[in-house]
Amino acid sequence: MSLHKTTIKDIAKELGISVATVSRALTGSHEVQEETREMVLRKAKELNYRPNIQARNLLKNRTNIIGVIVPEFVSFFFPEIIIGIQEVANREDYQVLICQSNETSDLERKNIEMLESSRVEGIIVSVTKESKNEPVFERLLNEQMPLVFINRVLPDLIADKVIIDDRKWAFKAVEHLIKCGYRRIAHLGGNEKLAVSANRLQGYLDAHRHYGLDVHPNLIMNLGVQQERASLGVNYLLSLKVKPDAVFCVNDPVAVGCMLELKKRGLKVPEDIAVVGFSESPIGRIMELTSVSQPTYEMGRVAAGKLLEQIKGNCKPAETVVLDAKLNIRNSSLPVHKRTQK
Amino acid sequence: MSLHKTTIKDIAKELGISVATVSRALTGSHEVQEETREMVLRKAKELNYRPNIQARNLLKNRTNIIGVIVPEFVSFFFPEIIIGIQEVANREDYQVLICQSNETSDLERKNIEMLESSRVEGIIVSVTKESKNEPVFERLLNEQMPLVFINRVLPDLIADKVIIDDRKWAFKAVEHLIKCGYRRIAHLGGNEKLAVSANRLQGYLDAHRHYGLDVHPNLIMNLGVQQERASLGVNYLLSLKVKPDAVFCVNDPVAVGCMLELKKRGLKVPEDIAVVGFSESPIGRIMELTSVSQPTYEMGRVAAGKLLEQIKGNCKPAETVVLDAKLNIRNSSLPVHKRTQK
DNA sequence: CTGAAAGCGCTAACAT
DNA sequence: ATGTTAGCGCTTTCAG
Repeated sequence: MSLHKTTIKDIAKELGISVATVSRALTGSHEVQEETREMVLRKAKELNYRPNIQARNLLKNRTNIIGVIVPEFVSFFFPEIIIGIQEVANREDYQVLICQSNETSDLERKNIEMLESSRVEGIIVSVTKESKNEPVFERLLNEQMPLVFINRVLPDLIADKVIIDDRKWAFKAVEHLIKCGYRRIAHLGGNEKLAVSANRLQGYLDAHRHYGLDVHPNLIMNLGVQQERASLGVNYLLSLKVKPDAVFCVNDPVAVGCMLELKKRGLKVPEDIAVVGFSESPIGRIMELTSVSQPTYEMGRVAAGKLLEQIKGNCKPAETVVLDAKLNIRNSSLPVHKRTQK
Repeated sequence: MSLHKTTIKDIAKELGISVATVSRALTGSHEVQEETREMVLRKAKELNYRPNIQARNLLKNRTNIIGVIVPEFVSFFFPEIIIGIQEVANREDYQVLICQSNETSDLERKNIEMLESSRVEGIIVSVTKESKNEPVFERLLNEQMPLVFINRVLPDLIADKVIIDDRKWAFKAVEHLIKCGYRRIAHLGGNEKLAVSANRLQGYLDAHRHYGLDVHPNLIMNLGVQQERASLGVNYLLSLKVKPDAVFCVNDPVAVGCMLELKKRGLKVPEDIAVVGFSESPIGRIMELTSVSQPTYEMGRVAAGKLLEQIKGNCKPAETVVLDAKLNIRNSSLPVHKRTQK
């Protein structure tokens, strides 16, 4: 497989000049004669020369690669974030090495080590639901590895973070349900260790407190962030003496699972029970699920921007960027008067 | 940002031995004393040494990176393929550089050049709907760049390909509709230049021919592969004097768009009109859309396997691997007797 | 304006 | 078993 790739040496030899001159011509240095440059460029094209970036990087001690670790990328959410990251990174000639941790801290740690060995210049990460690698990230920070957390962050670490205010938007979502007239609002929460889950639960509690509603602990369940987990929760909630009239879910997949299970049980959304999700998904939109939409692309762009700043050595103190979100009200949650009309 | 990273030189100096010995100890060579090795390993850990893969690669003229170019990765389909690829690649210590061409041949070409500059050892690609880069891929093949096409291929190129038999499975999908009693079956096709689209159209025609049904050219539209394009087609089809009683769509997004538009127009699926998709999607499953499922993960794994073979220099002649698929019948297409019961 | 030479971090002959 | 040296492809002094 070792068809020889053209190097500057080849060009130099063919042209009878030195490699230094070839290098200068190729990199657009001004200290080279116009004729020479054209000659070199022509020959380079003729031999289909491609610079060996590895060699250049070895010399400059850089790689022009940043790493990204996300829990998964089969759902729309992280892919959109990644696209935002790539947009900014590519514009600055950086490549993006994408890893998925598959929601396990173990694989996450291995990904980190792999990225370190690959000498990436920085890492953007959305931590796993297990969130067990705090010491590893602490080490990275100590070693001055440029690092930005996105969406799923570790609250105790002092580092750049790009998030939305989950607590506030969960509050708004639940507030919306309360204003629609729902009074027994259940919560299908995510993983307790995950900051986003904890914050959304806090927002749920805030709204209850703010509007003087009792919190019923048996209406709160932390089952995880996957669609399949929802049916368990629904089954339990429907087995209660006093059933909830609404469910606020930690994210759209769980909300979708919730709606499907309710439908299977013959219950109507929102007449019998309202459902609200979080983070928006195409499926949710199609199912007319009320949800909070996050600016995914923008989050990616901002995170990449901050990372590149760090890489360039603009050593600002760690900062948390809180982006705006939006509550999109759809048919899965309607005020009483509209519900009956439906 | 230039906190000094430990090199073998540092270790050698600290220990008062030569870099060669350090290298040998680190790479697990047998020609080094056990004591020395332990000493080196201890010191390496102490200094938190990470091998500089770039340097090693420069020497060995490899990168341990393969490139992947897909049209997009916001839908489930390509991400699943990529996961399959990563599984195999990572197992063999290869990293995967993921690019998206955004369905434009121009960006696709730039991605290719970038991957070449990054000295990837091989490329797996699913071409854009424009499919204009045949000459570029031809060059890559001439230059012996290991290359595997997946899902979307260029029929005229002699190269490794991993696909399903789109024509056959489109036939099966349409056959299913015919056996259900549908007689005026429309086709919302994709891009004519795309082999998968052309093949699915052929399968559609095959089925008509095989079952002696007339083909009505005005029931066939090539609108593209995106969900949004479907409403155009539906509008047109419903404007016909004799309306179709079923629609076979080039893929699930279009089929989903089709179902949504039909619903908006107050038409029932499958009673008024049946819909069948292709390639399966989570949304399609939730909407109970009949569809052909492709073995995405497996396609990725097989493609990666073939690429690594090429990289290792096992120069077999180019081969097209045709994987099996499956027609999943759901409620969007039902035989006459079941439809009325519903 | 151009060439010679050093060196990025590492490995692999070739010596010892 | 260990050290010395050359060199992967490139950029960048330093000389001319």
